[in-house]
Amino acid sequence: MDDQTRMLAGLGGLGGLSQADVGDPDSVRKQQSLGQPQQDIGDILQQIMAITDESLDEAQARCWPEEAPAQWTPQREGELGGSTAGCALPLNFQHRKHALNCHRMKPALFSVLCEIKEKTVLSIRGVQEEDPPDPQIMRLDNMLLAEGVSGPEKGGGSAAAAAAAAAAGGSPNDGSIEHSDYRAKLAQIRQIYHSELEKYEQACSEFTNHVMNLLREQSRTRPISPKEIERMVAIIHRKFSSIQMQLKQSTCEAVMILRSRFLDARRKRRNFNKQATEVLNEYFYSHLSNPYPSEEAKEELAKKCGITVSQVSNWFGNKRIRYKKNIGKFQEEANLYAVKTAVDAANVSAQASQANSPATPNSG
DNA sequence: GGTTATGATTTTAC
DNA sequence: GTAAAATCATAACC
Repeated sequence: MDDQTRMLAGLGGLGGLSQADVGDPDSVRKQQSLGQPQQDIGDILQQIMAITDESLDEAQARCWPEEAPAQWTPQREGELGGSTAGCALPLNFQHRKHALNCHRMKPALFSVLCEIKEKTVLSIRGVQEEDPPDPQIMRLDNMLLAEGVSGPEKGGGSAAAAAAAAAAGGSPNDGSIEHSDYRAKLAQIRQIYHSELEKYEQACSEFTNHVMNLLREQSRTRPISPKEIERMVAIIHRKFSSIQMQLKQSTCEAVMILRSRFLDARRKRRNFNKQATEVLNEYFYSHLSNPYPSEEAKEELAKKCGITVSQVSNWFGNKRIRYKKNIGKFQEEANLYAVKTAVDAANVSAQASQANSPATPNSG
C-alpha cells in the first residue's frame, strides 16, 4: 500500500509544481488586494494547497460520506476538522473539497495545471513508454504456441510429441507409453501455466481498477488528466507483463526439460532394425578402404534405413572405431558381406548382359 | 544378474 | 566443422 501511495503521490500530486510555483499563501494574500480575479485565483490556490498538503494516506483515511457512509460519522468529521488545525483555512476537509469543486475558476485552473504537468514531468516519462513489442516475449510466445502450451489445446502437444518421437528415431507409435506420458506432463505444464496466467491477469485488472478509481477520486481535488490515468494504467500493465514474461520463461524451461528427457535417446535406446543394419553394413564393408560416406550417400542410407542422417553418421563413427579396434572380431562379418556384395554384383552384371543380349521369343 | 552389443553423447585433436 | 576416441546408458542375450 505504501508503494501504491508513493506511486500515486508522484502522479497525483502537482507533478513538479512546488508551492513556490503555484504561489505560497503569503504571496497569495498579497495578491488578494490586486482585485477580484486575482482574489479568486488566490482563494482556489489556497484551497488546493491546503488539500494537497495532506498526505495521500491521510486523504484516503478520510472517507467521503457519500461514498463510505459506514466509516463516516459526525464525530469522525470533528476529528478530521481538528487534525487540519495546521492548515491556513479553518475549514474541515470535506468543506474545503466542496468549496473547491464549486469554485467557478476550478475547471480552467485544473486545465492549466494539467497542461503544465503534461509539458514537464509527463513528457519526460513519455519518452520511454512507447516501446515496441519485446522480441524476447515474442520468442517465448511462439515457442509456447509451437509446443501447444498456449493457444488452442487440440492436439498441439501430441503433434509435438509425435515430432519428438520421430526425431528420436522411432515411429510415433513405437513409444505409445512414453508418448502419452509426454502428453500428460505437457498438459500438466499447460494447466499450471494457464492458472498462473489467469491469476496474474486478475491481479493486474484488480490493481488497475483500484489505481484508476483512486486517481479518478484524486482528480476531483488534484489536477489529474484522463491521459495521465491512461499512462498510469500503461505503466501498471508493463510491470505486470514483465511478471508474465517470467512465467513464460519458466514454462518454456519446463517444456524444454520435458522435451529433452523425452528425446534423450540414451534413456530408451532402440536398436536399428535388421534390414537397416544390413544396409549400413553392406555400405561399410563394400567401402572398407574408405568408409566415409558423402553427405548424399548418408542421406540415401538414412532414407533406406528409415533413420536420420545424424544417426547414419553416428553409426559409421561407431563402426569405424570398433572395427579398427578389433579387426579380427569383425573378420567373419566382413567376409560375409564381401561374399554378399560379390553375389549382388554378379547378379547385376548378369542382368545387364541379359538386357544387352538380343531378345529371343523364349527369353522371359 | 552379469556380460556383451549398440546407439548416442562428450571430449579432444586437427 | 569433422572425425577419432572415450564414455555413457540401455537393449539383448545368456
